[in-house]
Amino acid sequence: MPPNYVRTDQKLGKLLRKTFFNRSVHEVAPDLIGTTLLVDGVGGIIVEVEAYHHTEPAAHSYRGPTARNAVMFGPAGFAYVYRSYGIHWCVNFVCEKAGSASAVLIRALEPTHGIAAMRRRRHLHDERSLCSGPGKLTEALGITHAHNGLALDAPPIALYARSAKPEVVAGVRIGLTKAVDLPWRYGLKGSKFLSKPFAEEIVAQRS
DNA sequence: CTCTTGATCTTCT
DNA sequence: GAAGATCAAGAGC
Repeated sequence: MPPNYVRTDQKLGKLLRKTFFNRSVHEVAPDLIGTTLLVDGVGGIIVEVEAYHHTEPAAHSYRGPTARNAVMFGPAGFAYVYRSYGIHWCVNFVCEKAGSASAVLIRALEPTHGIAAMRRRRHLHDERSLCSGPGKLTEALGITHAHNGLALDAPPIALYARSAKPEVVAGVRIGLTKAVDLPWRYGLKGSKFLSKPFAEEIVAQRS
């Protein structure tokens, strides 16, 4: 049994299997809010995601397969990791049947496991900033190109079901210049660990 | 608090 | 040659 994989932490639910992802990306994306993602035992609760589908121009798969996006065109339940702006890594979970080329970008986590390791990797102390963005959370969890194509239900990756259905809010996706009006960003309502607040929650923001 | 900019890899024009 | 599913630091208010 690999170290850090099976844990006795009572907060963790059942491991999600690949079949969880074998349905519409628009069902999977909000259902990921509240699940727990760990890589080698380090990670936290997913609080923000975005859905991408090959039929809209903001998706990497829109113009067909390339060396970079090949994993997106494969079966559901695998990690698609790409280089962002030449510097960062971003991780997606591939959904739907092979060839659909749809995926969910993981944008923010609430840190719960291995916080000391995350602080070392991020050179930061503030918990709210450890995983509050797609490039931040990959650095905190140690995700790189080496994780591209890995299964989501086998070490070093583990994804745990949520215990209760959370309140999920939606909005437009962040940082795009194409398909900017599609409301395919989902977040945990009221979370302090988002990359940016949702419009519905502006009144809830504090100092 | 907001706005601007540099860093620097992959893909596309 | 330009743009991009980003981030952090610095300037200005």
